[in-house]
Amino acid sequence: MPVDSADIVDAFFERYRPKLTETAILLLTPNLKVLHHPKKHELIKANQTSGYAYLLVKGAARSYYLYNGTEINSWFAFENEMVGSLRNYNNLPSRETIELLEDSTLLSFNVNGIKPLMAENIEISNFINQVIGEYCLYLEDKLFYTHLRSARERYTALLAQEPNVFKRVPLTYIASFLGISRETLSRLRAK
Amino acid sequence: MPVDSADIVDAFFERYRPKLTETAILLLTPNLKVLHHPKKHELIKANQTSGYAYLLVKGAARSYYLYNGTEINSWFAFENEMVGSLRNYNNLPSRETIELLEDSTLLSFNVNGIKPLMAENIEISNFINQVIGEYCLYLEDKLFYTHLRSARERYTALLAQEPNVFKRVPLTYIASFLGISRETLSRLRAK
DNA sequence: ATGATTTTGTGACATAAATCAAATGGCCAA
DNA sequence: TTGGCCATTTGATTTATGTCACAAAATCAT
Repeated sequence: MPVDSADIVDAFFERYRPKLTETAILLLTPNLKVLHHPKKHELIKANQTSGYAYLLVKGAARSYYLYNGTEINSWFAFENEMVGSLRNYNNLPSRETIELLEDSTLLSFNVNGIKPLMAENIEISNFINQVIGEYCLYLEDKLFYTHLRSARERYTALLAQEPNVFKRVPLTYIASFLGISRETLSRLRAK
Repeated sequence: MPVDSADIVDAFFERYRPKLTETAILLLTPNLKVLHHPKKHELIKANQTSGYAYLLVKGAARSYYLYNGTEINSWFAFENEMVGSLRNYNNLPSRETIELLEDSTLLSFNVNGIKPLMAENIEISNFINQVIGEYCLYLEDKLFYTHLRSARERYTALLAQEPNVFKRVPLTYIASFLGISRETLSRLRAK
């Protein structure tokens, strides 16, 4: 294990304001665990209710669901991103499967252990709500930049804003994420 | 004023758990105001940062933005729905204009007054986070039921899930909400 | 390495939906 | 009531993107 578990926790929490104090860290720690999983491992499965969320420390993941027998990818995530199912968090079954695209290091959050802490520790509450709030803004952006835009516009926007995706994710997955066929993506790339 | 301000507040807060206690209500009250505005009034304007969110007590509203000179409608809201700009809440300018579709009665929330209360009163914090959390689930649903679906599928889904929209919103607005042209919507309706 | 499987690219064709162009219908104001 | 302005419908045509079929390239397992 090249990276110390505590370092991983610290690095992530730095991003969140107000910074979590020792008290909050102490409460959270028993609910955190550093994990390693190989490519293709499924963190969360469609139609199930998982009690965990994850921070991607190293690696990549995708979220997909089946529609008319084909996989539709809804997002991709990389280092320092939180992955999980918002529906799971709200005690609903996930619609999507979250699968690792590379061998990955993860920090797992035991949601069932952490949720009760929100009532007694305002920092933890703020932390979780900030994660959800950021996700909410991301969803708004995604709708805004997708709605009524052509295949080419969506493609060039993704290329500009998230070039990593094209380096680390198979084109087949990117196509359904963009809402286009594999062939169309291939032609757009050919320019 | 046919409806008492306190009744309006109570009725809305009932929806949220844990129910707000007297303490929370007392803190919130100075930041609430019942308003009446005519059709076409703009609650929030594009590219500005408003300090208010609203509960639609009676009436209807739409949110739209300009794209290539034409209005794109992003949502419609009716009785008992919260309207506002998530971007405003995060101190970013709104991308959208929120306009009343009918003469309406509103309960306004002074966000700048309420936000500081979140630190001192956990109920208020939970209340706001629940509103955001529900909006987040709504956005996920909207993406899920829109992505890679045909014009007809999106149309029939809206008709099934929100028939009110077709009774109270002009078809021109509904078309851009569905991501299709007015002509196509007309043809879909003609069956 | 070698062949096998999967991923990506290319061409021909089909089709959903946009666009352009009127025509019709509703609604509001004077 | 009348005219005028939107909103909606209908028709003809165009266009972007999907589908099907296969070829080429890359990746994987043995």
